[in-house]
Formats: sequence, structure tokens, C-alpha cells
Amino acid sequence: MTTSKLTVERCAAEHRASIARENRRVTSYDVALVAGVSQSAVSRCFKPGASVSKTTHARVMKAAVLLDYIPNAAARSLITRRSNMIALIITNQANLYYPELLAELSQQITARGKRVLLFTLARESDADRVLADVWQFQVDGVIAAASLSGEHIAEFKRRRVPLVVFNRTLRDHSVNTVTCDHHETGRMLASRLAAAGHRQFGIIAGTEDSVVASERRRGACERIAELGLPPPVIVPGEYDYRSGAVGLKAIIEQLGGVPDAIICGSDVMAIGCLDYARHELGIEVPGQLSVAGFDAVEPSNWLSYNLTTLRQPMPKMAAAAADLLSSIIDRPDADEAERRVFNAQFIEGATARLTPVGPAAPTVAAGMRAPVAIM
Amino acid sequence: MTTSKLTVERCAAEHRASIARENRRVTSYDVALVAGVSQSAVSRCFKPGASVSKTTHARVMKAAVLLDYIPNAAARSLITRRSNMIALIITNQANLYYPELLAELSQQITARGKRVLLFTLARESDADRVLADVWQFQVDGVIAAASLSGEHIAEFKRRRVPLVVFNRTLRDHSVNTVTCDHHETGRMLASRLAAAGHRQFGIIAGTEDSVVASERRRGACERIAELGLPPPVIVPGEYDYRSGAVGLKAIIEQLGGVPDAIICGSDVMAIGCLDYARHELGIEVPGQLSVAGFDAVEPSNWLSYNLTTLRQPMPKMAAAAADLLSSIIDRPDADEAERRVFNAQFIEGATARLTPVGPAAPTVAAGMRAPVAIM
DNA sequence: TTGTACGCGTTATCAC
DNA sequence: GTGATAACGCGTACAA
Repeated sequence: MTTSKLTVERCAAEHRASIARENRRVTSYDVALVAGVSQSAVSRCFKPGASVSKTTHARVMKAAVLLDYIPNAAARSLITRRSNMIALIITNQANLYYPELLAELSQQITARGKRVLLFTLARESDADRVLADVWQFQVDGVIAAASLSGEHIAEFKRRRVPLVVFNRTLRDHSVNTVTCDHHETGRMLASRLAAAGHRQFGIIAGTEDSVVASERRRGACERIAELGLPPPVIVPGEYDYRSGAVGLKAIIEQLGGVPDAIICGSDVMAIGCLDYARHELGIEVPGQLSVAGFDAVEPSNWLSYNLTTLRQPMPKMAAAAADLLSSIIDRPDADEAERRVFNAQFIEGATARLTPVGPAAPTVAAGMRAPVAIM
Repeated sequence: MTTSKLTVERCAAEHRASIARENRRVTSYDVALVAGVSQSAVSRCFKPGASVSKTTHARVMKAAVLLDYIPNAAARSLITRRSNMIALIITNQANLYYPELLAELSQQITARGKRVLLFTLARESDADRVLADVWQFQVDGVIAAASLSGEHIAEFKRRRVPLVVFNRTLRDHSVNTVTCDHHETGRMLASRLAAAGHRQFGIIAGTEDSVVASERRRGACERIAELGLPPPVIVPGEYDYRSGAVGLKAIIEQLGGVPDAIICGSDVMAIGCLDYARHELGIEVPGQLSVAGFDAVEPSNWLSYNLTTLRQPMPKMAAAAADLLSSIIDRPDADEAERRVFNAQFIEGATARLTPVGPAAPTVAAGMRAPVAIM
């Protein structure tokens, strides 16, 4: 037995040397040769649930380890038509919530045994170039947190590539989507602020091409109109810190004074607005002006801000996207698209004057932020 | 001519139907059939710089478009031994500079015609599991912004997979690295603070396994000792906001009072420290206490903070990593490893009492942050 | 359970 | 410039 082992090891060592000499890769055939079995036996040993005898399995694995053999995913995907890769298309915005989204999605996808092929879009128009790569690399599916045109969507269907769109609402209802109800979120925020007596609103919106931001804005405006309040002053923004300051300035100029409340399309803009109001204009927040954001990014929770904002259930949404995509991949027959919609959680914070939700409901229950605990 | 075109289109349409019926993929062979050329001609048309006549090229491309043909990257990589994929291994820390790093690296890699296969590590110990995938997927190279053990490094060499390690210094000098001189950065910060009269230091360090943080700490401590100042109080941290507050409290307790300056292993911890000092303890910063961080993440530039910190030249470093990796991939013969070291830029900010660098040098030239410009 | 033979879709090599 | 043919490394029906 000891002799046999030694023989196997010497055989493997020789084989390795010859492979290195020929500058080849280690293949299942090499392993088969060393283990003294057929190539298909080796293949079976690396397939979970295949029928292989204990002894064969052991011999093959020993040879594989000795040779540093690892199955070649490219060759495998050629024949199985599964690459085990998921493309993640994500716009590279100056939005702090994207990192969180990316981390969650990446983790969820990995947990399902798939790898992430990452495509970041500097501009939404880069989608064309990126999609060509997506087709080439034969990914099993795509999660897109970016705006796709109707033609793009059509191409996914033609090529039968499973697609889940994240946080973008599309007219096309045959696409699988995971979203937060941004329209309702906008309404909710306007309602809460109006209930606390705010009458004149300013809105620092997101970029025009962002469906998320426009949904939020539309919801807020709709509710403000319903309540018979004066129409809000709306200025554009680009999701970054500077846009908050610029936007506040523009709103004040347009209005000829400070509004009661400003709704910002993102937390970072809200923080920019807040800082400019407090540090540059000497406006008291929330005393003279209420400021609210969206997304509950980490800095919104910092003591200097404690922002009034709305949090999307990102981990749940990421898990939903991964689940949805997995299920489509596993049975592509299902024709009906699914639309999973989540609700945002209101974070009261301290940058807006608010009244408790209901007479009996204590504010704490409404979703108050847990204070930063020390020790 | 019109007839011919029509014929091609009808032929293509029929062919597409039969492909769909058989549930096959569109291959170069299908294109060849429709275009009336050989399969190898089709292949050549998709290889830049191959010798194909204008007419053949045109016919092939027309057929390809008609059939929605795209070359299969898996099959290609099988024969070319190039996957055109780069693995990015990155620890998923609560550190705000990781998103920036990820975005930069992703962009740089894409700009060089490679795709990014993303692996995020929740814990450093996940490296084993991740590396197995890296081998499987036959990536052309790896950029690792994570701690790799000596055995891991050895495996890269054995498998001849090009590797560039980002921001980790290794004893093993045969590994290609791109780093910032964190030791020098720590020294510089201590020097500047000491020059301004700070004597008693507190340090909120990073986690023990982080080479970056310990290098910074080592540099700072070394300089403090050189200058004959009292030994700093060092407490651990985990790079997050809370660690800054917890750390400050611990330092004050341990010292029985407030130190002159606190050096934090990251901006987020510095901000946590700052907020806790100002809002909870009523300590004036920088009046009573100077606070400095590392990394110059976006929030450090916000008006509420304007943090004294040090910025790594991230875009340059990312480009260097991508360049280095590309060059190794293109000529794997080169044996000598390269170590590209960059220097951090000092950002004066307003959370530390500082004296100008030199008698003649105006502070602005030293690397003052550009103020946030409105309009 | 095991081995044989074939195919996945492409590029590379060689004649023509 | 163009077309036949042989790899690339693996999974899988089929026969044994």
C-alpha cells in the first residue's frame, strides 16, 4: 500500500513536469491518467450527486490534488450552457446608496452559487456597449440597476436572457422588477410634513432620467396638490452634495424667501442643503426650515445630521432580486413577469418638525431610529 | 440586387426559425451558412486585424446582424486561453473608501478591454473559498485588495496567475504591489500635529489584521517617540462610525482627561470621534482637541466636518494597478516584481490646529481643500 | 458503476 | 483571401 501510494505520487510528479514542459494546462484527462481511470470518471467525481464508487472517487481526488487540478469553467459552460455568472449592471452615481446595494446584491448572488460579472455605467448611455459584453459572456442572468430602453428590453427577450430590473419602473409590464414604491413614498413624506403644518414646499429633484427620483417627486407633488397647498418650487439636482446647496439657493431665490420644507431626491443632497442652510445662510433646521431626504444612507444617521428620511429595505430587496432571477433561470418557461414592490420605512430624524402619526400611536413605534449606542 | 438582398433576409429569417425550433444557439456556422461562406471566414471577420476581403466582411456582418449573432466568449477563451476577465477581490469593509476604489478599478479594467469578475469578502478568512472560484473561471489576472496568506501567494505562482496586490504590504517582495506609503503618511501626520504644539496623542487604530492601519499607527508612534513626546494612548477600532465615539471615550478614561490630538485610522472613525466630542461631550474641536483621519472620503469634505485628513491618490493608484496587471499579462516572462508606491496628500481641513509648513510656503499651496463652490 | 464516443462553439494551422 | 481540419477541456448518452 505504501509502495502504491509512492508510485502514484511519483507518477503525478512526473506528469506535472511534462505538463509544465509542454506549457499545457492540467486537464481532467491528466487526472484520469494518473488515477488510472477514464476521463469521464474524473468528470463525474466533480459533479455533485453523480454515481461514482467510493474507491474511484478517492483515487481521483488524490490525483486531482497532486496535480492541482481544477475543472475549467469555460469548457464546462460550453457544454452545460450555464456559465454560473450573473451580470450586475449598475450606474456609477454619486449616490451613497449604490455601494450598499452592490454589496447586498453581490452577497446574495454569491450565496446562490453564482459569480458576479460587474458592469458599471458612467452614463446611462453606456448601456449599449455594456450589453454587447453581456451577450458575449453568456451570463445566466442579469440584474440591472440602470435605465434600459425599450429596445434593450426587447433584446433581452429575443436572446432569452433572464432579466430582473432593480428600482426602475417600466411601462413594459412583462419585465421582472423589484422596486420600492417610490410614488407612495413621496406621498407619505408630503403627508407627514403637511400634517405638521408645512405649507410651502421646495423640492430638489434628481436628474430627469432617473425614474426613481421622478416617481418620488410626482408622489409628493400629487399629495401637495390634493391637500390644496401652494405648488412647490422644483429645482433639478444631480444627487451630489453640491446640488443640495445649489438647489436651496435657487429655491430661495425663486420663492423670494425660505420655504417651510424642502424635500430632496437623495440624502446626500439633503445633507448638502442642510449644511448650506446652517453653516452658510444661518437658517435654523428644523426651526425655520424642515429638510428631508431619501435612502437613509449611513451619514444620515450621524449625530451632526440625524436626517429625516426614508429607508428602502435594501437587504430584502436584494434578496428578492436574487431569488426572482434564480427562479427564472431554473424554469425559463414561466411567462408571467413578477413585480415585487416594497415599502420604505419612515425615519423621523430631527431635521423636520413632525407631529406623531396617530393620537394613540407613540412615535417610537413608527420607526424611530435607534440612537447610536456607546458601550 | 434587391432580389439578392431579399433572398438573404428570407434565408436568415428561416434559419432563425429553425434555430429557435431546435432550441440551439446562433453559432458562427449559422452565420456562415446564411452568408454563403465558410465558418472560418466568419471567425476572421470578428477578429480585429484579420485578412478578409471587403465584400466577404460585408456579407458576413449582414448575416450576423440578421441572426443576432455574437461570438461565444466561453468557446473563444477555451482555445485562446484568454478569458478577458479580471478577478477583483475586495474586502467588504464598513469603510467608505472601498466604493471609490471599486469604481476606479472597475473603470480602469474596463478601459483596458477586460471585464470584472467581482469577489467580495465579508471576512478575510473567506479567501480560500473565493480563490477556488478564481481558478475555475480562468481569469487572466487578479487584483486583490484583501489580505492574502503566504500559501495563497504561493498558489498564484504555482498556477501562474498574474497578481497585483493593492494597498497591502507583504514581506514577500516577489509580489507585484501598488500601495500608498502608509508608514510615511502616519509619520507626516504626527509631525505636522507635533509641530503645531500637540504633545499628548490618542490613537484610534484599525483592526489588528489590517496592514494599512497598523502601518499608519506604526509611523505615527515612531515619529511621536522620535520627538520625545509622551507615548500615545492607543485603542482599537473597527473602521466604523461607532468606533470613533467608543474610542474617544476609552482614550479619555484611560488618560484621565482629553488628549491634545486624536489620530484615527479612518475618516469615518474620525467623524464619529468628532461628532461625539462636539455633540455629546461638548468638547470644542479643534479648540480643545484636534482630530485627524485618513482617506479623505466624501463626507470628510462636508461643511459640518471639513476634516483634517490624508488623501490617497486613488485614481492614479487604480490606474497603476491596472497597468501593472496588464503588462504582466502581456509578457508573463518578466520575473522581477514591481512595487509602485504612492504618497498621500495632506488635507489641512479645520479639525486640527496646524501651523503653516514652512516660513515662506503659504498654506494654500500645501494642498488645501478647494472650498465647495456654489454656482 | 465504468468506459467509449461525441459535441459544445470557437480559434489556429495549414494548404490552396 | 479562403476553406478544410484539428484542437481547446469538459459533460453526457450509450453500451458494457
